[in-house]
Amino acid sequence: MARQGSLSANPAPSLRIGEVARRTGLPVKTIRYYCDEGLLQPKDRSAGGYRLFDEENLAELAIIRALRAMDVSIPELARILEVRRAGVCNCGVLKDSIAAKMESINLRIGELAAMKDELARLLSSWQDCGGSKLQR
Amino acid sequence: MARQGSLSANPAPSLRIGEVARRTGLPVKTIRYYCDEGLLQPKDRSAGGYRLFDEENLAELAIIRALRAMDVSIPELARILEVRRAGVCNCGVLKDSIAAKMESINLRIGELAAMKDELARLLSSWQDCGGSKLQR
DNA sequence: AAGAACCCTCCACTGGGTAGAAGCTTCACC
DNA sequence: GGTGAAGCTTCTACCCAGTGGAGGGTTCTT
Repeated sequence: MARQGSLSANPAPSLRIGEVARRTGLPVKTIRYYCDEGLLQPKDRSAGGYRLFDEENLAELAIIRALRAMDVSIPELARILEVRRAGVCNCGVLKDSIAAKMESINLRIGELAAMKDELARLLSSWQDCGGSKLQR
Repeated sequence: MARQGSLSANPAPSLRIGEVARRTGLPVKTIRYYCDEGLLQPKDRSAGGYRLFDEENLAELAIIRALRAMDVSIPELARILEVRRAGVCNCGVLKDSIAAKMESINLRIGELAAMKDELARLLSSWQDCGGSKLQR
């Protein structure tokens, strides 16, 4: 009964996990994992136990995807989303976490650049190796 | 008998794992782990079963440390060190792996820079948030 | 011979998923 | 109304590169 939205005037269409996966591009397993970790709370369950998602869940997944791509950890995300879910403005929390993330990105970029230089140095110092025995 | 080198003229002083840890700055557990994974082969064992390392092992650890810092994976390192141990010049292998690594570092730096820009944009667009309810 | 420092193996845990198994639900079509 | 396929459920186990601890043996110094 009441299958997939269009029968009722309810604006929440109750997407199932596969559809959410299709729309977000995330693997089904990953979405389930986010649910298990408390990042995502499906709005409902079907009589058979299927997770039912709504547009708000999609919005949350968009946030999760964006911040995960920036290496925000799952616990940190849980914190952020919880505050968000409580309806409180969490600009402060987000700003702190984003500022910290930018700092760590800067550090990481510096490290990577140093590595690259070192590798380039290494490569150029090897131009003369002929392919015989290695002198240890 | 023949404790810790100086009694014999042998140039290999048979370091124990703690001393190797001290010299390389790596945790004992990590060195043991590298042995388990086949990256490092202690030259000997004491009668009591202690791993005994030599200078060559230290050289290998230096390589491991340097390449691990550049995110070369353990299996890849195992491959590299195996070839090296066989006495064959593995400049080709190393060069390929280093070139690939530089490529991926470049990619990663680009990604990180893009993230940073996006985060900066995000931060600057939030200067006006007052701290009340979040409009979702 | 005692005691401190050192080392051994084995097992379990981390984070962020991913893979597969066994079984239940939903859907479209006939 | 029946059937097959797809989709879903939970559960367990695995990946990497280590790290932590338990429980017990070894080496060195005094």
